[in-house]
Amino acid sequence: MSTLLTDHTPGQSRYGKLAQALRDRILQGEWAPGEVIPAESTLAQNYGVALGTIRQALSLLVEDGVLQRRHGKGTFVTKGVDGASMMRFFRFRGLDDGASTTPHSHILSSRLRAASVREAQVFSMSQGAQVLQLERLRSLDTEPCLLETIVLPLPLFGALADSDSHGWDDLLYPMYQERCGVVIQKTQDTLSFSQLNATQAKRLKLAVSHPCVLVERQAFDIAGRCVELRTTRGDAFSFKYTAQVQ
Amino acid sequence: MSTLLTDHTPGQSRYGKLAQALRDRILQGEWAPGEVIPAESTLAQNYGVALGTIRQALSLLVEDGVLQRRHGKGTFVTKGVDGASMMRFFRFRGLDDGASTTPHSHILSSRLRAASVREAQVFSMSQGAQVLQLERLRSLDTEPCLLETIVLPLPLFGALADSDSHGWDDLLYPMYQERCGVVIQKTQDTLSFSQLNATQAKRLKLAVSHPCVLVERQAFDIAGRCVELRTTRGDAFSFKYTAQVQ
DNA sequence: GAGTGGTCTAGACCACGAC
DNA sequence: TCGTGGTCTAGACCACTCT
Repeated sequence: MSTLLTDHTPGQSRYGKLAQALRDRILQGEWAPGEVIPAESTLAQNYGVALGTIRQALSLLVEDGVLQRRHGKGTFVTKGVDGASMMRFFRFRGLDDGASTTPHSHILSSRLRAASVREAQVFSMSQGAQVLQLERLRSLDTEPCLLETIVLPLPLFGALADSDSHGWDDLLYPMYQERCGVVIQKTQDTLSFSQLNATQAKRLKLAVSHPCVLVERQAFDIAGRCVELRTTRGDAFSFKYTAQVQ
Repeated sequence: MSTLLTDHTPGQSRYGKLAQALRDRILQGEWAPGEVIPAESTLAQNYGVALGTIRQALSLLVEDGVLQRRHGKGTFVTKGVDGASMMRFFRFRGLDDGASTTPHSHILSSRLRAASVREAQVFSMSQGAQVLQLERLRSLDTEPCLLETIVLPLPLFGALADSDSHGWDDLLYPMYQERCGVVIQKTQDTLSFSQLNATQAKRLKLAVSHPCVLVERQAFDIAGRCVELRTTRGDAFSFKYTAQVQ
């Protein structure tokens, strides 16, 4: 069951190695997202370590967002982020802090094309491999607010390429999980400032050259691979973001 | 020495109460910023608890940024943030990621006035109490890049009101500590977009109505009190910020 | 070598959640 | 009532830092 307790730290603590072993088992799909893993006492017995040691290992994975503890119930594999977090960057009329409504999603276009050099790199694909590119408009109460370009690596998201986008959900990440088995675990957003070109302005019902925020996102699955590139544009004057330092 | 081990958890764990007790002793100034606190084993003996318990208490304060552990040396009271972090929002010519230069600081004006209602609230002052308001221009290589308005509650920062701003440092936070005994421990920044008015544009050598990023900062001391309000404006096209989700 | 924080053990009991 | 994670103990030994 174990093969873990090699003589002595080859460069890591025991709980560090345990964490890696458990992470591997999760990545392998031994427990699906949302499922419980065995109790701490069980794991401690199986691996032949003290309870405190297994708890430290689990704490690492909890910090990492892979696991969640629930007192009295058990330790669960994270279900992934829902993607609604894009809204935290924007505040729209009648949408005061706290009240977060999911905007309606409308797919404008969907097409296959060859990956660019950069895309092949971040997706770890061979040069010239195919990607699926989506254009998407998100609206609140019929008012367009966000314009997105989404790029997905192809073998993985093949189910979406063959599917009719009219039946798609307003949130993509839960759909990635259902249809493609891809769990989004982390995202990294880079914010900058730009101006809308003619096409973008028309879609968002704003003037050409209107100031916009540019959110460039990389989304990663539970194994840490980048599986989505997304560019979002929205009215700069609806933008608000809060950050803490230390 | 203790008086901590009351019969039973009145609403908190033992390590939670220990953390609060230690936090109070730090706030009281028993150990200055940058100083070591007693060893874990010593604290455990003094409070009459096990080593693991005191370690949990210390971990809370470490997470909170009040303490820092250094293996083999001891546990130290945090010295506070240096304030140079404002630059992480902006990228200027010749300033690639990583290379962080502190811009030169020039105080444009300094005056006393009555606190606004909001200022009195966030500073926990009585209505009509005095504040010190600074206008400040920050430049890289003689090129103006950031324009700041800084508001400080008055009894606390009296030493700055009486001082000649020509001798001030480029970084204010270390100066707050030296001259006023105020350690900045946390900051919270809110980002949004705006446009420069005539005065602001002139100072930054940009056109009127030029798009700008607005950074509204609240800075807190080690006791968690807000002790500075700062508004910073900079060229929107020089803005770049990265954020992680989960 | 002496002192510090970091890891690990093997137990005990408590608080929460579901049945 | 039972199983879960959360707290706490009293030890042991390891790894880092300074002198």
